[in-house]
Amino acid sequence: MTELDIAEVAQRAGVPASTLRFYEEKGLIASTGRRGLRRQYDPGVLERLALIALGRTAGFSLDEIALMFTPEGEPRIDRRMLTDKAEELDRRIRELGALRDSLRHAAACPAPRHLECPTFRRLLDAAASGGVTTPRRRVPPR
Amino acid sequence: MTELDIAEVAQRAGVPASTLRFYEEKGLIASTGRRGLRRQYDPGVLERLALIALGRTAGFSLDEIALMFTPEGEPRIDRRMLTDKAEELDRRIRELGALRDSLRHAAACPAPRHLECPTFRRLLDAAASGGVTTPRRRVPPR
DNA sequence: TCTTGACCTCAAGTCGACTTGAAGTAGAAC
DNA sequence: GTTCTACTTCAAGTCGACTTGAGGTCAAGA
Repeated sequence: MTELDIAEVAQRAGVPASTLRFYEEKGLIASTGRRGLRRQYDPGVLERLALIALGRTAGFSLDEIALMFTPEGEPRIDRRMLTDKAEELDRRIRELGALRDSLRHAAACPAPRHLECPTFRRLLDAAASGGVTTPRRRVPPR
Repeated sequence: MTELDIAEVAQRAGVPASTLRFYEEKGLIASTGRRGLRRQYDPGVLERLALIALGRTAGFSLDEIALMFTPEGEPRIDRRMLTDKAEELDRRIRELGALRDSLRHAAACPAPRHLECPTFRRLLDAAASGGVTTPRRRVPPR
């Protein structure tokens, strides 16, 4: 018996069972059957969940992730999509880096009030003019 | 007459008027008065809005940002909070960097299927084991 | 056989940051 | 004086990813 019970999948994947049901409803994963009421899963679901988790941290939505699987369940990852996302990450990384540097500067800045610190003001102007972007979408806390 | 009409503030700050009202309701900004029904603002509100935008891109919630102003409206930025956030950004940057590299690798990877690519598998394992973190909170699209 | 407890379904709720819609109002142009 | 229109208020809706709650079911252990 190589099938996994939902509780075991939940435990091994580190997500609540409710999330597994939710993913199934969304078509992201599938159970192989039931034992009584309980969903049973093929161990391969763990890999799939890992793929989903990966996609999420890369900033893909669940709907986008759903498109990364063929109807047969094989991952179908568009290389173009990956490079696009890599570039997006690059931009975000540069932004965050600049922001981090400025935060550190502001923290160490000797100016009595932040508004008098030129570095801080530059940051502010950048933020005001949209030079710093807000991310598209975020994941709620676990 | 140095006061700005809400429409002008909205235009100059690049946010809809509804956002200004919302921020006012949250106590993040204040109007100096009304002309008829219309809110009038001190030009200083633009700086304040920039500060808010900055805080948002750094990942602070509106509630956290509200705490960054004294009841008198002066920015009161805790230097400790800034360094903490800088460190948080640092961690996130490192994660995203690793993710970006892996995405690029996967995109260029000659393995016929991603699941057969060792780099991709390593990424997957990291994601599965929670080695890659999901951000706390995200900002919806504009 | 009976009880237990972990699962089940389905609808509704949550969270953050806003947006949208209906119904009203006032300054300004005509 | 009338109309236009951009504002006003307040409640409700939206979006994504789940979680929660009520009421039900069933395999396994005592």
